[in-house]
Amino acid sequence: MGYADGKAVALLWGGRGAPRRGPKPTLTLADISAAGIAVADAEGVAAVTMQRVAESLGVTKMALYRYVPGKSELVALMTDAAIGEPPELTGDGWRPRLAEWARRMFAEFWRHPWALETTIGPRVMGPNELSWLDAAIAALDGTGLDGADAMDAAVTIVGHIRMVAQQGVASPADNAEQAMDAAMVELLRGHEADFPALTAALESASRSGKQGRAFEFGLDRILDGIAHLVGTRG
Amino acid sequence: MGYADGKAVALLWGGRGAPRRGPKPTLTLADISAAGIAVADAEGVAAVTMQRVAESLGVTKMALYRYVPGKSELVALMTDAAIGEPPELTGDGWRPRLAEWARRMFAEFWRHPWALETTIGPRVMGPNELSWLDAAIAALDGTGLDGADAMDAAVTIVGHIRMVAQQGVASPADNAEQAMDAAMVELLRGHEADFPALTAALESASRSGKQGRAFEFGLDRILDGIAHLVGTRG
DNA sequence: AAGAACTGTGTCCCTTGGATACAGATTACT
DNA sequence: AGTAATCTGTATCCAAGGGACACAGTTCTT
Repeated sequence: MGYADGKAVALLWGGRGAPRRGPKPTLTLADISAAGIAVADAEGVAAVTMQRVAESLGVTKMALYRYVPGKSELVALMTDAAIGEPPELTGDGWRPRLAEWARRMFAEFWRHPWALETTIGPRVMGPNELSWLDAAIAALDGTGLDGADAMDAAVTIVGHIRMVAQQGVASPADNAEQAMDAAMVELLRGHEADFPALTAALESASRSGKQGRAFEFGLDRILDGIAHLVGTRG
Repeated sequence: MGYADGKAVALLWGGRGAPRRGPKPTLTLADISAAGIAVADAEGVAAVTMQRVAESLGVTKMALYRYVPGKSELVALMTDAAIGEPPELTGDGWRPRLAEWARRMFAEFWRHPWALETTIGPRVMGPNELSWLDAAIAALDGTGLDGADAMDAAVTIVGHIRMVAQQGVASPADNAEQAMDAAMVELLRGHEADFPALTAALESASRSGKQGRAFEFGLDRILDGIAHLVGTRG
């Protein structure tokens, strides 16, 4: 693996190129990818096996290997397809645009939580993933930040998006943070003395049903920090 | 799985409780965990199999099941042990303390990159992981931030730490960011028109060998943002 | 002394990713 | 048109990994 896996790059960036002889393929990469995404959305990425995906397409396991060199490439394909293309940003000014970008990206990870697992570690990035990054950098045009600053700012925001998306996974979508707090309180029972600050924080943090608080909180902090930098650079 | 897996909780939080009869166990949970960590550090978490860990301990695979109910619990154990206990923070004031905390935590993830994979998704948190969280919250004592604010601030910082740690994995440790940039430039070759902002940013971002720039950049932004909030709350 | 409880092990089974070989379909070339 | 090249889907086989289960040996309790 690593940043440059030839087969993965070819598949993600070049497709397969229609064959010139032989029978018509019954499937397309898009079909296979969509089938894999459906399985992953429903049962997690661990449930995505060649067998399972093949069944849901009505072919045998080995048929998939005519389209995809191996499972890791299939997962890479699924991941880029699931992330999708970045949206047009409509806000006025860098801050609303970047905020919108962040909320959209968060929504994607929320919809496909398994993508958090498949985008960790060194990997080949697909066109969609790079397009999202490009869109974030573009939103910072005209702020006076240089290329490295813009890249690092985008990376910081993505980190926050991913972190918050993780927390909510596998909780009823409307009270993820409360569920997490409750689980912590449960764990702390009997060990309160060992975690005094955390215990106190959890007691005072009776989050009043405000969904997405953690996300907006961190996003505001980061954007405030970027605004501060933009002010000094300007 | 989920936040409350009884067996995992018992193992992580209660240990095994010495048996009162029968032969002395040859191993301890700490031995097993350490062996697993050694394998994961050297060859990644994918190389951690029951077989492999057992071999490095000089026992058979099935012997491990006397200590650990299954592989997932072993990985949870390894993870909490690898993270270790949080350090004493020596800085003066919340900001230097939180910055030190962040750098220490980053160092742990850097040392055990596989822990990024094993701490994703819903899981049972171990005592060490909660201790780190407790330490971050404690660093924010006296800032006027309430419990929920402090928790969310900590979460935001952890997100950044994890994101940057991810990028550098599997690159020669002294130029991780440059390696990533180079890989992107390679991917963009021939598609520059589709990613104009990103292309421009990469061109201008001749990061002058400054290791860890991305980490310190984002950390500064987030801390600036928190400082801004502390100012308004105070 | 004797039974209870615990440890380490050998054997077996199921699932998964993947290699290989093969039969039928389709197209290009003569 | 006829044939050869090429492509598709499939059946069969293998190795690795997680885990269940039964068994023999060991040590503590009564």
